[in-house]
Amino acid sequence: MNFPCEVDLEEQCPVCGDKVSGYHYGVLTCESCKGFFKRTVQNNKTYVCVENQQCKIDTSKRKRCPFCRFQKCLNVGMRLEAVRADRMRGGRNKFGPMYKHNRALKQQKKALIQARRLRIESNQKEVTFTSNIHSIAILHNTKLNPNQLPSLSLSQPCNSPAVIQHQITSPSNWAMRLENCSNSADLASFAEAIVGLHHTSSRSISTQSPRIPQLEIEFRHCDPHELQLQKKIFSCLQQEQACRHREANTFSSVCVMADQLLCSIVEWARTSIFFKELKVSDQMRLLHSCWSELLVLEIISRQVLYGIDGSLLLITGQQGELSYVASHAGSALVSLNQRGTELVEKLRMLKVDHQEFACIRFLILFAPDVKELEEHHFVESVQQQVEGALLKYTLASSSQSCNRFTCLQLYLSELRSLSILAEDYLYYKHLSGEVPCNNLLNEMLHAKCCWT
DNA sequence: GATCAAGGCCAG
DNA sequence: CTGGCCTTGATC
Repeated sequence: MNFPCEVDLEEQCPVCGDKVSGYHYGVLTCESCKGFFKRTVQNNKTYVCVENQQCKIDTSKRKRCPFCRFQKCLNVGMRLEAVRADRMRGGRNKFGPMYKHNRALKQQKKALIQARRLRIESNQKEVTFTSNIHSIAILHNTKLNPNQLPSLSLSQPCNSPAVIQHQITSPSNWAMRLENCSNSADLASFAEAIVGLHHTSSRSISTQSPRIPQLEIEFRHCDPHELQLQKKIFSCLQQEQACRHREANTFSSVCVMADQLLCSIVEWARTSIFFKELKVSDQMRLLHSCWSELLVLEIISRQVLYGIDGSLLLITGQQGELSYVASHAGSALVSLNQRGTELVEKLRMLKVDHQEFACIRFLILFAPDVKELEEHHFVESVQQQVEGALLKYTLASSSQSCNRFTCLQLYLSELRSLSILAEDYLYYKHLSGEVPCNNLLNEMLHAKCCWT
């Protein structure tokens, strides 16, 4: 499904498609859906769908099924907690900064699309963008180029991992560091800095130290980024469960978690060293190509570093029985589960550490074989540098070093094929309408049919 | 003072 | 019950 360039998607209410009147309860919606949502929450209304709870909601049909309309309101992200219990009028709520941030993103996106259009008009070569303008718009709902909008960098707290990462080293001395990495300590610090956003806590865990999973879990619990993500996921899960009064849907909960994980991955990427130097178009191409690999890596690395045999450690810190997953899943999921478990075991045997996972993350992100990269050479050189650093690191830190690097490469290709399986599975679910709308996961899957 | 996202009002 | 318009008030 492609959208013509002329259509301004942002002006359409995500619930019914009517004209947007502003941010209401966390989402840009029309006046009528705002009112509907408010009345429903304030008056504690419960609706019943006379159909199969999948009614289409648009301007002409939105009055027909309030159940599905409210359902859609929740699905697109309208917040129950934004409706005030005390009915106090005026003022701002806690979402104020988020609205501001989103508005900045929106403006940036518009500017980007406009710039793209101009370039397309002047250069007919860029056919990809004319046909995929929707995908670009989608990605920019959650991803941004910090270089283009100075105000955005201000919205990051000064103690945010991204800022800390920037303080560790600047791009100018980075290349030099890579060249001069001559001992394991240097390499460790290199990899540690690469770890950046995702694992600030890893700085406190030495690679040489004995593995004490429980303690490491505790470390992660103390990680502000991890805590923030967990809190956000819990709130999304609660919201998701609130709209499913009767039965808990495990798959939608998994989607919520995957989506939030994906958001954090995109956030990590866009503030990462090297990646932030890239043109936005290349950033998008790379992310569109590797999001599922990064997602699978994130899940796998969590199991390797903190998980327990036979159970699945979720981002929320909860453990799930793998045998339960196996017995309740379809054949596609069983195979994924099986292969994932095998890969986790192999990586555990190899005792892959944080630094190595961080390098692998970069190797996945900087894939020079992605089509139509404008800065192909830069991407290639980053990949080579990271590969070189990983090789040196494995040589310096391990006695069984000869095979270690080769093993890691081998497991990386296994991870790649696993991610293709996972992506196909999710894509199938997406086509059958089971992936909740209006989240990044859904949009990535949607973009799959536009970009590939 | 301007902005804008809350709640309120009321004709349809 | 709906939805367009109005009032309110914290924040910038």
